[in-house]
Amino acid sequence: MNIVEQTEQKIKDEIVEAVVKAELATEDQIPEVVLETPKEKAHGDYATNMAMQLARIAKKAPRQIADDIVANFDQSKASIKNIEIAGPGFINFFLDSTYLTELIPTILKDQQEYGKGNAGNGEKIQIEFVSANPTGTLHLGHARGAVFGDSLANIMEKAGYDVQREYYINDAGNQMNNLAKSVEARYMQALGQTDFEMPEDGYHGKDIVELGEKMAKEYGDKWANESEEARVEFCRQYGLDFLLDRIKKDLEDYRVPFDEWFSESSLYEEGKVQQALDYLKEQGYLYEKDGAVWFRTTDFNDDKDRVLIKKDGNYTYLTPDIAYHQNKFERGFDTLINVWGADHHGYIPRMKAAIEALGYNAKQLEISIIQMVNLIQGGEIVKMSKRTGKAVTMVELAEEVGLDAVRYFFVMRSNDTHLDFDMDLATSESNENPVYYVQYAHARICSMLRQAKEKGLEPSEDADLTLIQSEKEIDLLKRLGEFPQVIGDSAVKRTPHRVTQYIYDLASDLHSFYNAEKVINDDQLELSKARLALIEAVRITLSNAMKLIGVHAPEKM
RNA sequence: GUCCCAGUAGCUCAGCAGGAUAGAGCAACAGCCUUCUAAGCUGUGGGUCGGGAGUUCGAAUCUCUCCUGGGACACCA
Repeated sequence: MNIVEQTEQKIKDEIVEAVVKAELATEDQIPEVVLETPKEKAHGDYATNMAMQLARIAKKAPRQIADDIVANFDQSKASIKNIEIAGPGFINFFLDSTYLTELIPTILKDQQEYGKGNAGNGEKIQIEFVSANPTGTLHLGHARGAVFGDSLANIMEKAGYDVQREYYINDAGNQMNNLAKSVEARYMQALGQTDFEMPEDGYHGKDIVELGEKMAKEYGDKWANESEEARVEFCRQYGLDFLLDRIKKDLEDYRVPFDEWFSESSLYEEGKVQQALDYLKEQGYLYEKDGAVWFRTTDFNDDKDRVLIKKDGNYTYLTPDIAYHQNKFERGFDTLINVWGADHHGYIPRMKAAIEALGYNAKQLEISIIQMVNLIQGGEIVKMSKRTGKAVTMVELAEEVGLDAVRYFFVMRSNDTHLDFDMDLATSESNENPVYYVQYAHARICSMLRQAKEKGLEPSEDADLTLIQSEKEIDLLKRLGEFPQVIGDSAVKRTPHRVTQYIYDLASDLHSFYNAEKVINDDQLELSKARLALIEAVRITLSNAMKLIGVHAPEKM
């Protein structure tokens, strides 16, 4: 806990103490203490609504209760300067802010570690995200999910969760047959058999055409002369290898690493799918109807039952997915987070039903839904890529606006609102662009530090930090102190955009401070040293926060 | 028809395990560079929190209902 968290804890403890001493309620009657930072500075540094919450229990008017609490409150415990009662019964605490300067040595010492917390308490979490079928190139929609999942993983790790990042490779099932046939067709076409037909549900994208041409160049007509079966089989592997490699590369370029690339076909090889089916059957959740095998998901709040084995004997896509999730739990995760596109939300009830049928709690599977992205250029929605006429790819987007902007914009907004991605804004080098705004704050600090160094000044915790006391400085310190709690909150609520918002706020405080106070001042050497330590603490915090969302913190702009 | 997400300032969005006068950016208007990067700062104006009802000391936040926009509703993945 940093000094801010400690102080808040002390105040909370004291409130409970005071309530008990005033005989307003017994300790186990007291609701959880809510200590908030009021929007209005006139309402103090902290406020609690305890008096209102106790009105019913103590059977007294809130303002009377507030009086009793304050009368029994030991002000000497925290750095409290003054306590006021206001409004319907709020108790407002005014603190002597000098204690906040203790944050500076803490941050300078912690460096990259600053912000770490234990909200997650070591809970084992798996985040599965992107997991696009290896039948093509990653597109715009995948990009938001990739950035969301990666940022969330970073934040949860920082908040004390034990996080594993996983990509599920759908390398079995019908879509792979389609891919194999599509590659085959494009290969044969590349060899001159222009009338070789694409499968009905084939992948008509330009990427598969290129893939066929590449194969023709590498192998000539070798596979044209093999049996169809052998040729299709080769095409399947060739296509999969190529497309998966490209997916991996695209994600790497987006600064999105994975711990595990989990293959669907490995579930079949290890008999996991059959085992899952056997298990469900033993539990009595399966039945036959119309020649198919059904799973009674309606026992678990789904609107209708689902087919697991089709009339033709093939599995539906739900079947290996059940085995997959069973396998995830067998690997020891407490909670699974799946990041899905909005078009899959209808799939949630049946997946949760499966989790329960497998003997786990539906709450152990969380689904984060990523809403649609609209690209906006020149005030209009960009429907298709100019280059290919197809959906805009992940790579194209990053080439167009820069990766920092892409990452920032994707975690700037809540994942469950539709996102209008304004490409003109993302590329504009002006104060309208929030990416530049926050990066500029970091570069500005670095610039000051460079100039100080030329004068022989380095940030150090040995500076006289009691000189830090102007309003803008205190605002900065308060903001720095919030950081671990922002991370904890963002992690617990699975809302990475809160961190982005924090970054913006901290940058804003820094710019405001910069314009109000001079850091390097030859006439006030001691103050300069103290402020250098302060801005170094800001730099460290900014840099740590930006790293969580995968945006670079430049030293110069 | 059923389900999910959204509806908050002119625009894009925060806030939604109930709290004080609903916030930020952009746009508009008025200022700030002999001073560490003006990619910055300061100030002003701007709101029936989609409509209605309910729960209570108190609702943008919880419940119900209706309206609007988007998406999903396969023995496809």
